[in-house]
Amino acid sequence: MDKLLLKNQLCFPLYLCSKEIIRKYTPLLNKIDLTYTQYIVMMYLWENKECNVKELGKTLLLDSNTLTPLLKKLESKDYITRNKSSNDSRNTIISITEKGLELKKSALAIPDSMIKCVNLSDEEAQTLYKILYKVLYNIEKEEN
Amino acid sequence: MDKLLLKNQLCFPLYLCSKEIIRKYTPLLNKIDLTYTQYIVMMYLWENKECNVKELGKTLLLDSNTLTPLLKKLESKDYITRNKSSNDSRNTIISITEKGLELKKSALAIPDSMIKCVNLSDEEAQTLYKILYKVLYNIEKEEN
DNA sequence: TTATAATAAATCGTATACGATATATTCAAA
DNA sequence: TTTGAATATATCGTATACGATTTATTATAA
Repeated sequence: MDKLLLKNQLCFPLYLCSKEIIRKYTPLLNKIDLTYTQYIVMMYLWENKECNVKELGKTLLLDSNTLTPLLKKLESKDYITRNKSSNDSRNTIISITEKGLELKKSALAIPDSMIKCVNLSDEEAQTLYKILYKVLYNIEKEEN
Repeated sequence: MDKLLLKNQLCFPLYLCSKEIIRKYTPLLNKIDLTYTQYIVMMYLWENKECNVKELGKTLLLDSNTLTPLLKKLESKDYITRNKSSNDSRNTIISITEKGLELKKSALAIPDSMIKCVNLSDEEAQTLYKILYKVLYNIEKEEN
């Protein structure tokens, strides 16, 4: 068996799925002037209200090289503020604004839209969810 | 239940998994001077030897805006050639070179490395594979 | 046959994504 | 206390990724 055939790869459909689902999000997110990555940042902030770049990056598995420009963009849209911490001025405190909180109302219909689009049974969705987090756990726990 | 919590998203772990697995590929692919996307292009060509940009893009779900610069890079590494078709000069024919074919030998160990890293049982891997392709089918079949 | 539509790549602009490095600040040890 | 290590962001360079447009070529219909 040729292990280098595309059809024998597990990462390839993962890569395609991620890309294509995000593509499906795009028209929905365009309506509220967000990209997919901006959307997951906003989801984090709808839940946490305030954080620094490090904390955010730990959840999204992104570093400041990606987050800083993205956060500046969200700041320019008045969805967040960025301020140096007075306790430790190495930290940049990201806070959600009133406008950012309001935005959640416009996003409420998005999850159902996407669930419908992915069109898996509850059981399949559950199984997928579990396996994906297992993979993440397995990958991240590895020493380098 | 708040559907806009990150932990209630299915796309989020998909996005993370794709990203993190590709991150794990990076050191392995660095050794053979390929990026992940270049790697899947080479996999396609190890199997098909020759194609045009459209055919390649149909499999990888990428358009010429992404593929053209990437293929020029692979051409500069002498892994492929790019030539206008004599039948229909709208088509750019991508052909794998001898050096590109040789590269496969250096890539043979990569799949096992990655399987070990992902560390799923055969059954889980099978299940994941099936559900991912089901999602892809469901997403792509939708009218717009 | 000629104007128009369709097709295939390429180009352009914007937004991630990430390794590597730089900068600023705080911590910690001698 | 001062100097070097550690930490948190930011910056830089390169590589996707993709919507929109442009260019070149081929197909098609009047």
